[in-house]
Amino acid sequence: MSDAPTRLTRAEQQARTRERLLAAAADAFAEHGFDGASIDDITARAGFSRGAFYSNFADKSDLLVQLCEAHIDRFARAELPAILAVPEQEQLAAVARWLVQEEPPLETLLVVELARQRHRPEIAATLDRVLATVIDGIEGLLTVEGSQLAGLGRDEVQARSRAVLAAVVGIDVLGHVGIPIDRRVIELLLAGIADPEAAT
Amino acid sequence: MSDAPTRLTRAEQQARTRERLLAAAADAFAEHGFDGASIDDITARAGFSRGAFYSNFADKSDLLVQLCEAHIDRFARAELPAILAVPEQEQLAAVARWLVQEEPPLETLLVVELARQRHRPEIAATLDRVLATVIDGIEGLLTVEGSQLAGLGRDEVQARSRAVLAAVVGIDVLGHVGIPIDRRVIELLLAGIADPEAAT
Amino acid sequence: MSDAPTRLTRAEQQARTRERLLAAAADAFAEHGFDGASIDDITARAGFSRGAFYSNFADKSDLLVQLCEAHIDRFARAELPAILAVPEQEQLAAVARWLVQEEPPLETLLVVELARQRHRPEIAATLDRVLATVIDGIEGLLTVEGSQLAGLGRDEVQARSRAVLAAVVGIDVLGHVGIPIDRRVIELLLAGIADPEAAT
Amino acid sequence: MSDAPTRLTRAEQQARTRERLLAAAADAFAEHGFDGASIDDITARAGFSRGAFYSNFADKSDLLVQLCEAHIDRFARAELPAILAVPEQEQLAAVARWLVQEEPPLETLLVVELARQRHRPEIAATLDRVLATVIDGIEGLLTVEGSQLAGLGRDEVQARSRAVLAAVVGIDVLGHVGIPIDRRVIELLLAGIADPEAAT
DNA sequence: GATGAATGAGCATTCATTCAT
DNA sequence: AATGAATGAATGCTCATTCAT
Repeated sequence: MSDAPTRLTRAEQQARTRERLLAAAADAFAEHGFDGASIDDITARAGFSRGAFYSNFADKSDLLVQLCEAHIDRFARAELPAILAVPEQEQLAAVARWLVQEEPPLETLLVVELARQRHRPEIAATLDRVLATVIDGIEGLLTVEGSQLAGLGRDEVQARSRAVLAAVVGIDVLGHVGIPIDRRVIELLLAGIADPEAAT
Repeated sequence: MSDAPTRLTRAEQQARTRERLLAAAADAFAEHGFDGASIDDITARAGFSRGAFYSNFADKSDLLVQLCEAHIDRFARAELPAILAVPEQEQLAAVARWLVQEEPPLETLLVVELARQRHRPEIAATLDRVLATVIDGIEGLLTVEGSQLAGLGRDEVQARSRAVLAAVVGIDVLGHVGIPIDRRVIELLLAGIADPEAAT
Repeated sequence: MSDAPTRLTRAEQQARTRERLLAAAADAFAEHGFDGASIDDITARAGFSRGAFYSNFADKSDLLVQLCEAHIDRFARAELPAILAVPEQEQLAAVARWLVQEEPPLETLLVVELARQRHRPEIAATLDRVLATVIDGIEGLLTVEGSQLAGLGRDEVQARSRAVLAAVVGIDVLGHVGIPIDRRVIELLLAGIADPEAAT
Repeated sequence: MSDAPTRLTRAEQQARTRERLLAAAADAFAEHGFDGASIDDITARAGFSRGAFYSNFADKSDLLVQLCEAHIDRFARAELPAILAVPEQEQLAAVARWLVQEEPPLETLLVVELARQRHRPEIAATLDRVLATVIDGIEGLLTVEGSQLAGLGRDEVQARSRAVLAAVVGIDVLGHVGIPIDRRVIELLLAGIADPEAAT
């Protein structure tokens, strides 16, 4: 009867279902861990039935993989370019802002889960890809043309990128544990990293 | 009744059982997480039966609590005093050494598990105690008489202790994820914290 | 609307879909049993989707019924008349040939499934009809005019028809279990049945 | 308080549990097939909980294996020797009696299930053992010293043992399907097998 | 008529916990 | 104190079935 276009095509519907399930899973995993979160919990949060889950994911571990892929994609496609677009001198300030934003930049607890499920081959591959992407991103960020760290040697860059990652992870975990991290803490953590001549 | 000298008294036997179970649990939790580790796994690692476990702990959650208490006690009673005994000027170097020692100073993954089980009241209390002990310890360490940071204000001390904790946690997690952290990374992270005049 | 001659009419198309699904189901049931075979397995073998199945059959149990009806119809309409058309003296030889033909004369495993689903009324009716058709067919075969068994009493005929059926079933099951049955075995089983004066 | 011996030791208790579960499983498998029978159904019939099952069997397929092993052991240890103990001339009469006894001599439906689960390696081994044991038993029975078939060649003995097995299986299946098999049917089936000079 | 996403009951299995020994 | 058989709730997953497209 109606010639108005259907609001959502079937494929769009399913994509929406998938997105909601991924979002619910991110919450549930952060709250209870991978083993602690049940599929029922996840689907209930998303407002779907158990079966909807298995229409969209092969199994629970596939969900974890896809969730991490989605996170890392967002990081590589959206967040990293946004920081890199900032004028060179303010790069570290941009990193600092990024570290304390509401939506956490890196779901550390998710990465911990990934690490725990590393014994499954399909997970190990994703973990490696996630870590490589993040570290590459940070290295690129530190050595962007015009940066005060642009002239550093390979080892120094690597050490600094790992230091940044350690800071990000530490801050994220403390946030989950209920210890608030303000701008000052971040300044202190980044001070040495930002200084091209940090003493040995 | 017995006239042969028992090698270990009953109490010593039980203490040994308890220690072995705690050690096995630390391994199992780090490997699989709290939910992922089964009591059978833990008791098998320790070489005991299910029953031995329930003779020593009320339930699984009690095990987690006792494990954290044991860790934090060791930290407060042994490790912290050892660092504090070092001459003031080398305090931060001692912290650095402490951060990279073989046996990790703080079982970060254990703390993550504690945080996840926070909804249980007995766990929440332990988590608070663990965090308070660690932060107090670090604050004491930073402001020990003669330290270059001794004159800082309350807020600065708090920010720096949280920065140290974030560094410790970040380093520990990266270690678990397979990213090696060497001395240089630690220097970079501590540089700002150690500088009494770190810029704002 | 269409001016191109459709290769197959709608009805023919559907009949073909139905045939393929029935054939796929026969394979799947023989391989995994009624409960063990999934509709997805059946439709995948037939090259269709779940929906095609439900367009042709009310439910899984309806499929089993229709499959057995199709088998028994083929038996009653094609195979039995073919044997009965053979000259009387060679009837039992024809039965013997029939028993070892490539396409099994009676899907014993299907009958076993029917028996297991007997508690459902529609299944019980089909089972009774299948068994009655087969036994009637065998009795007619044994007592066909001119047969050496034509003069036997009711009880003797019934006993012999059941003996034939037992032989057919036994042979079929052993074939499924991997024990090959050759002509000699069939001769031995039929020898007593074929002898009008088999001792008591 | 009591110095009377405990009725059942722990090991005896568990053996009883195991026996009851095996008996319940035999019923449930015969009624619903391997896939159709649920563990809950089996344990409920036996009067135990789900967990008791998993204390005694590794999983459902282990249950099937152990059930078949138990059946074949009973056949090889008790039933076959009993028939062989009978005077030679009455051997086939004893077989006939054995075939129609209340407790079926061979759980044919169980064997059908075994055959269906053959793709699992542990099952395939059991199936082979079951079939080999039964066929060996029947061959020994047919060629026992003094038997009228004692002088037959290898091929004839093999053909006759398979014929007996086919008869046993056919009779058993018909019994499950509701077709009663009386002594006369068995006589007819065995007549050719028992005749050393059955025509070719 | 055919498709396949979604539903939800059912099932095998795991595992924390209890308790008789 | 320690054992391990038994319990039963919880969980991941399968699969018959429905229904919007």
